[in-house]
Amino acid sequence: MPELPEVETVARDLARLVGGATICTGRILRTANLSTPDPETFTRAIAGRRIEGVRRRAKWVLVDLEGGLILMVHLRMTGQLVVLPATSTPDPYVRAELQLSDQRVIRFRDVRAFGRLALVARREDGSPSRSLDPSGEAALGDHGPEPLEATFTASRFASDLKGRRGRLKSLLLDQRFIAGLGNIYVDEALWRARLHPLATAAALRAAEAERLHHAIVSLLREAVAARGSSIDDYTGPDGDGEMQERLAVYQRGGAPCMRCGTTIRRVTLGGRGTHYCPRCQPLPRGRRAAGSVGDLKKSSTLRRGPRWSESLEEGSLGATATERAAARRRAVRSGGAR
DNA sequence: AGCGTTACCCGCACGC
DNA sequence: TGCGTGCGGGTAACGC
Repeated sequence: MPELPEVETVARDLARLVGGATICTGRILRTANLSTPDPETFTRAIAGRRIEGVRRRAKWVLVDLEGGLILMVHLRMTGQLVVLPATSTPDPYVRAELQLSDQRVIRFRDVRAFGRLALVARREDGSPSRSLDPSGEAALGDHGPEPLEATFTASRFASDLKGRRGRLKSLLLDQRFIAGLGNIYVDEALWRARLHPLATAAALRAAEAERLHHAIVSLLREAVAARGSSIDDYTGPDGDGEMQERLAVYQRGGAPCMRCGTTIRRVTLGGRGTHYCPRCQPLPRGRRAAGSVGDLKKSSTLRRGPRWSESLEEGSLGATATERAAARRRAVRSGGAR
């Protein structure tokens, strides 16, 4: 699943591979994957444009085109951008194609077709507009800070956390709170910081917020350096990443914790598979913003009883089908490498 | 308003 | 063998 490190890898690979190339023609093979504009306008607008560069914002690949346009690509689950000779045969999962003037082609391939393309104007500040109108609203204006930028400081992060009452897992997945994290790196960051996925954001101590900040930044830096994690259907345009070998909890339900040996637990939170070490990442019960009995009675969440408690107590601790499949793939890979 | 939850989109692999 | 289901990113819609 492409998250920040994988998208960063794709953007860097593409910048090197097709930076400076010129698009002759573009065509959309599955119109549902194109958010905006309509396919005819897209085809007309993209033809003949030189690719000035490729960058990343949140989980979006931004292809800067001459004449103030940006081709936005979101890979979602299974999207890939591949650069091939124009003579190569496309498979049924190619959703869009850009013919280059140098006899190559950029293919957007997406098995599950969740990915999205958009051709928009570049605003004055370089950010993508929501439409071909450069004075339009910013497309990604509601996104949170980029965790690898200098402006994402520990103190800013700590004060952002203070203002939120939600749980860490759902908050870190929220692109408006912090950009670029997804299910894999949220679970990994929480394990590194030794924080429970259900810990209340606002209740974190200063040292815990700092630990989480450091975990996020160091994890993402490491993952970018390793070219991301090649998991399931995802692989970079220029080859596999290595980060999947270094994931501590993701898809390791039922396996021993790399720090303490306790069995990694897998639960479902907010519809997401969540992996954590019950010993290294204890849930701080009783440490809430307000502790009096009166306050507890007023809390509707507590009255109803939080749904996650059942899933946590009940278990479902074993490996899922996906995890068993992943374990098999890892075994095959390491066996083959030897 | 903020938070949690669910449905949606889709194809595949798993498992009954 | 065949069919139902879970998986998951982001968004939207919903209820509280």
